[in-house]
Amino acid sequence: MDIKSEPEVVNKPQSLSNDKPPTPRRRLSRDARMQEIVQAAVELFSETGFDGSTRDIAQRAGITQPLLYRYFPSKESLIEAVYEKVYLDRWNPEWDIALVNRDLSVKERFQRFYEEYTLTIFDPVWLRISSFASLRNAQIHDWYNHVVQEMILKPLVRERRIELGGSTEFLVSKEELEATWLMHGGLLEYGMRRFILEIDVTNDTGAVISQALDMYLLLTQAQLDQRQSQG
Amino acid sequence: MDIKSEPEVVNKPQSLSNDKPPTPRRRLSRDARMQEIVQAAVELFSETGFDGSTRDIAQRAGITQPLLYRYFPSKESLIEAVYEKVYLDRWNPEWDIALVNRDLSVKERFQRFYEEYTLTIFDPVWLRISSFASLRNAQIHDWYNHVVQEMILKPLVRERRIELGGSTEFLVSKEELEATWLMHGGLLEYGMRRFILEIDVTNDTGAVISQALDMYLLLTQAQLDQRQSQG
DNA sequence: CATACTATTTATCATATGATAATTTACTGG
DNA sequence: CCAGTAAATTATCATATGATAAATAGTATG
Repeated sequence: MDIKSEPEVVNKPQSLSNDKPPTPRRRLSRDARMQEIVQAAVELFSETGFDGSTRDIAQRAGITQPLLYRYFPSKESLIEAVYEKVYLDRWNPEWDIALVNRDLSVKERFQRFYEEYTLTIFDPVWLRISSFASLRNAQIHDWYNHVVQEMILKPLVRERRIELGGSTEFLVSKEELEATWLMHGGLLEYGMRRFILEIDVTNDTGAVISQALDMYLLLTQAQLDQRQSQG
Repeated sequence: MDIKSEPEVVNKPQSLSNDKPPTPRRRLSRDARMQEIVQAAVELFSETGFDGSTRDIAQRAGITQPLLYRYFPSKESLIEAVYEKVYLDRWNPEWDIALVNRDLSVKERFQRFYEEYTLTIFDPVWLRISSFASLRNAQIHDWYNHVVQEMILKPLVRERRIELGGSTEFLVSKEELEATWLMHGGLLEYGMRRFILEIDVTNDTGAVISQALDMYLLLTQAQLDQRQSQG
């Protein structure tokens, strides 16, 4: 990289005017600089995975590479910051209430929810970073799956049970969850096909959500019918 | 790595007997050595992604790193070989016939198929390598998705149409495929949760497949009913 | 305006990594 | 059994990469 940086240094004195230097050393507050670095890291890592180099991150952030180490003691700690930036604050607290608002049918409630939720996660940066994180055995991804299960899928199971006139038992079994995971996972895969693999799929997200929900609702209805006919 | 290999060399003369030397320079045929290297690369890459080093691959293969370059001109060409090893030969030609054998119901046919098929792909090595490959924009993954669509999903759409007494039209629309992709993607995500994230999910693969298929079959039935009631 | 503080850069290290050239050693055919 | 061929190793390069120490330069305060 000496070969790469040297010509630039040689070039600098040759510049005719000094009123427009390439980067006049912007001096930012600790917090602002930190956020710029994390943002640059998010973008690089989402493209290359977490093997993206600190030098590339620094370049994107418009700073030199050693400065990065004044804000993060190691690359791994920067990765932690990236995890937080990407995973946190993706949940709208209003959803908690909306999902159990029985003025609407389960279909309508979860249709609206998933249409908003997919606006958040059907994003190349999120999809790629979370894929890389899961392949790295990042525990944050386990935590995230837990959140999905507790905040979305278990409520779905419970609300559907109530809608079908079944038990109001709070506990949700692993078996009951499986069907919701199939639906949720199918949607995630749709997002991957569309935004990562860039396959030519339907771009009517609402229609896909509707189908996914219908599949789940029909299955639970059919399972109930079967149980009742068998006594 | 000099530090790592040197003690071994020093150790060799000290060994009391020469009938079990650490690695007496096995001399293999071009083909056999090539396969050992690819196998080692598959294993390493499935753990670390394609950034795994050629030195680590060589170590796993029990050879020195430069030897690798007598078989593959570059790391990228080794990666290509890994793609082939992992993606190819996963398809049992008998499946082509089994999927359109109308002696069995669509449910039974595809239940049997997916139970065999998941034996092939629900494998940490395959799941991880294919995830890494898709994040690398490897065109082989696009090709693989195409194969899935042509060999599994389009037949499923056609066979289901026939079973429901609908048209025997050969062409399958993007919209019709969406539902099968939701089901297939849900199953893939189940495999990921179980074998990559190592989440405590049902290990009754057959039951999960059955649920996924039921969801699809119920949806297509419901969609047909809806069309007929609307005229 | 001088001074202190700290954000930022320059210079540098140790190691890792893909790749190549030269040397050595195992097997095989005559 | 010996020589030639090719498999395998040793030595080495150039560059990339995470990380640190010292020097430099904005900015705010007295």
